[in-house]
Amino acid sequence: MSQEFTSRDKDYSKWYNDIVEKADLAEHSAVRGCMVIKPYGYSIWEKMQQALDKMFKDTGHVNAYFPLFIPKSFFSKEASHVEGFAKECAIVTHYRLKNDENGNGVIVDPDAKLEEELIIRPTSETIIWNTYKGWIQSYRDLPLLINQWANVVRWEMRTRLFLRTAEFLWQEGHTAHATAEEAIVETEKMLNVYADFVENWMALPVLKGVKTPNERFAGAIETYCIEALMQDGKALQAGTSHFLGQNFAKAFDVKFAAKDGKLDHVWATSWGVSTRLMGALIMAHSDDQGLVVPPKLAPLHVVIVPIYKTDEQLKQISDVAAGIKKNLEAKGLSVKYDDRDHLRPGFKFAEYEFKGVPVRIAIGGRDIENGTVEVARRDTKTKETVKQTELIAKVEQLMVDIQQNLYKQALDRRTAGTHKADTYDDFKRILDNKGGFIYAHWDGTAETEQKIKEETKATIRCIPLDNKQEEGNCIYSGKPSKQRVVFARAY
RNA sequence: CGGGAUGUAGCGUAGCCUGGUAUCGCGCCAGCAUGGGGUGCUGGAGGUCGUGGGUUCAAAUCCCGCCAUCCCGACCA
Repeated sequence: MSQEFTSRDKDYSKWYNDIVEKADLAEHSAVRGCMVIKPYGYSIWEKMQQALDKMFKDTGHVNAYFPLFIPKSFFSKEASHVEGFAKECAIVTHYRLKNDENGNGVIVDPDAKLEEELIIRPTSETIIWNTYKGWIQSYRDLPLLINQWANVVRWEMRTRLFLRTAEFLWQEGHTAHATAEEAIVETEKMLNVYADFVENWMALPVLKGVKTPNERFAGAIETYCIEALMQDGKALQAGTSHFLGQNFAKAFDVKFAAKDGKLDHVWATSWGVSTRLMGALIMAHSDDQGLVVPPKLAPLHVVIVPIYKTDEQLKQISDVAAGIKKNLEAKGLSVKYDDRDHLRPGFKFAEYEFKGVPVRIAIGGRDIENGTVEVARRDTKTKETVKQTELIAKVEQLMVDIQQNLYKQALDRRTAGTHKADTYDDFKRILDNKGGFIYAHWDGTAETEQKIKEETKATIRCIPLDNKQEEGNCIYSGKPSKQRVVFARAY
């Protein structure tokens, strides 16, 4: 396992892949475009799920589960929705295999063709709204606030572990409301939940905004998003929340009787985050020594490594370590004592560094004599000697400090990576130099947005929610503009 | 889905041009020493050469199909 990471400067893509692989997060599977999430990676995802799930419950949502398969006909009910997903659907056409008579192994039984093909969900709006039709009759049935944790499939041409895979894990919230205002409040509320999660748990600052019509979810009236900046200057959409208006209610004929007896279609939202957040987490904090995980999402908070020469010394150290482990665990921290005898301490140090464990405690013969331990933190890679009596409080404080420091570092990086451009030349120069978020005036037309995308590969990431109004001229067309929007090259 | 590259032990590779069943390193197993930043020595196990077909006395090597991965484009959470 003696291995070096490719540095970020040398090859950012390779650095990312190295971390995913060497930190044991995931690997490619035998199936094209699909990954195996390994236990260490999955335990980070589980932490994310737990935190998000609690936030959903705290805001009044409940979990349910809808089928993986969606009848093909459901898709054609909402025109723009079909159009958005048609090109990337996996389709089930048969339900049986049989042995080939010519001895070519198993083949699809041509007699077992489905009357109506089933689409493997790329998202669940259609099956859910078909179901909601039976659940909603009266304003008393509203709001309906449901979330599901599920896998979805989008047949991607080019995939990258966590960032874009053919199958991925996510949650999708689907809510129904009596009024447009209430649905918009819900859409914004869930956007704030996502922003809160990404900033406070993942320690990653995000921009909240709305998408341009071009970038909007297929079937939505308005798409809200959170956008984060990665270390290579590319943006990553970390979550979206959609105001769907009455589009799906109309498509699936979901009406409710108001107090006054009038029938109206209900108002909808949907919102989701996916295992893509793992990609964001990796690229947000990790360095050339490997993964860095914020304490709030770390599967393992502290590792204790003994340094010893004799069995007797090991026993003394193990006794001390057991006490420390017990006391740290009593504080809710997850702790591992690594007394594997065939590996040297230095090897273990490196191993836990590339897995991103926030704090390492080393205990040696000298420490036993002095009543101390050596404490090293992953984020700054600094070490200090701490008295055993002060250790528990010290480690608890470190968890807070590391979480904050990671956020601050990410925020500083984003600040340094955020620019303004007033001319198209400037705009292109910034993109080619360092990338990042670029605030620039835009004339509001899809044509300009498209041209800029074709010429520079930069897209409008969002129009920030609390955007400053400011007179200016579009960097591309020169036409008047009332505000700057955020451009970037994106994942 | 187009262009390019690659596929040999768990991983990384040599061999391929000029056919004769395979090289080296890491890892793994055993033992001894070592132990405050990726340990050393000794011995050992492990391979349908991605896959299917063809040429040949003989194929990792030559030819064709397929699959997968990586890079570059079009598409996208």
